[in-house]
Amino acid sequence: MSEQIPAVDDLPEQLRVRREKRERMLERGVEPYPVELPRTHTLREVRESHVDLPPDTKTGDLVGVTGRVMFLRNTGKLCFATLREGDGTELQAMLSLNEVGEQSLSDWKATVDLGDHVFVHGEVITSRRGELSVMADSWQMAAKSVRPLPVAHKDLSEETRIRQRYVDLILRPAAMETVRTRAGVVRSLRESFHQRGFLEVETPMLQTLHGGATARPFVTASNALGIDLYLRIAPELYLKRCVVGGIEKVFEINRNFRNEGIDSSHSPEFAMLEFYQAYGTYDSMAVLTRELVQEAAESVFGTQVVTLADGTEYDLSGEWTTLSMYDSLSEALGTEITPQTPVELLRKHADSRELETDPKLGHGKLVEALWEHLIGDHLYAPTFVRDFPVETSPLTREHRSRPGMAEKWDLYVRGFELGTGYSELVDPVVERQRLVEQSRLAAAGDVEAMPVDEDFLRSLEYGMPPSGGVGMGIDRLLMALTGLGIRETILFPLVRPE
RNA sequence: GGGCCGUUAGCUCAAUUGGUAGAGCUGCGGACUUUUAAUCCGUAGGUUCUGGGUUCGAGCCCCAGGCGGCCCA
Repeated sequence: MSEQIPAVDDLPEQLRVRREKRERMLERGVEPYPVELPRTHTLREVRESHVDLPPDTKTGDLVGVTGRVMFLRNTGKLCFATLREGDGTELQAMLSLNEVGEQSLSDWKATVDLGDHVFVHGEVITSRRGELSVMADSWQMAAKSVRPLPVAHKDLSEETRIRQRYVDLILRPAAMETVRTRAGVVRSLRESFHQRGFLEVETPMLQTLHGGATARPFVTASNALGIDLYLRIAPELYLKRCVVGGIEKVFEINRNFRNEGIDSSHSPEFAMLEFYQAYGTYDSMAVLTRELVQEAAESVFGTQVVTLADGTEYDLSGEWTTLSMYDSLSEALGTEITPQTPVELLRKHADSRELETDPKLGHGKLVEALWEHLIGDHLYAPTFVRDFPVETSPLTREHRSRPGMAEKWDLYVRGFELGTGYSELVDPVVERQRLVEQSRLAAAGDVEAMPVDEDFLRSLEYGMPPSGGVGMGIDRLLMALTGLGIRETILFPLVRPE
């Protein structure tokens, strides 16, 4: 009947055998991939409606259930299979010679492999050992698997888990749990915003200028317009246009793209939350940020003391610590550091602490490097680090009382940067000066510096109310709440092609 | 970008000093009507990541490359 394609002969035995089983089903007129099955209950529904039955019970309840075969225990005249459905619920199916007859039982043994989706119709019973089961009166293939599942008793290699996440999800309940946790966190964020009267918007991912952050963009091109386009590195400049337009409480949860290194805490595409509030300041935004994180933890785990992947507990409750960057750096160095401290002196401090620095670094980047080395890397409890050098914060308002500092904070959680908040710079004249300075850096070869966005400046010229703004990485929020690496929190992280 | 480690059966991993490439699970054949990673008997399965080199002989040594991981910048 059906000709096998020649390549089948070259397949490893286990793949070949399963393909042949599929072929044999077709030859017998049995559909290996039926379009519809008479399912009456999910496995979960069967479990929930039959709790605490004693062993060897017959309920008289007839059900049709489906599931992926996770374990098979075939004896001569009685077969057991553990079925699992997507939410992780398992239910045992039993096939007895007495109930299904010789042909059906031998078909089962000859065609069903681990990993197949099957449909089983029969009575809900418990086995002699008390296992809740469906005693089949008939069964049917729901979808034949022609590729063997990796063994369930050994961990998959990390690479295979990431490259073939679908297999990871099938085999490892924790992988599925991470997906659920992430969905719960994002949902909680949206609910927190909606409760506070924020509007969710979607701003361009394809931009004619990249701005809103210092990062190297991905470049693409529009055939229709005949121009280069950038995948956005941040939504910031568009969200500020929203505030100018009168959307006074606005947020966006969407993807950013940065053409930079890939490691355990950086992914080239990552989900970002940004939110802006007219008449907010970096103080009020810090409170809101803390509440968002705490509400997410509460919503997903029912507690603000979360349990991380390594089993340790992490306390997100209550008020969080606040540090001043310059003050804490001064304390760590034992001498006062201010925005006026000369670059040469900062470099001396770096040298004396065995911190290698690029000789091209200016005051702002040196202060940040020193601070990260001496303090940031050791922060564990949730901490707002405030008042950054103004020169490295081109979109931030200068501090109202401490010249040379910006009203900006970084939120550190478990030693990494979770988010950043600002009292936004809304003076169009100062903003123009800052962007011109940035574009000068860009022209001088700084691939991370921003170009001048004239339309953005024009919007500011119409008048943007005093505002607070925050950016927070969703992937990093997941890392903070779960203790997982970034490649576990992203379902399909970018990997080099096989 | 640099250094180190890894890459072997469908999966997870062994392989002594350079001397016939193995195990468990999985698969296949058989037994078994209450199993729970079922058990028992039998059996199959390999481009040792790729290409070159040294050697009588290479999974192992050398060179180049791919992919992955860790550390450093």
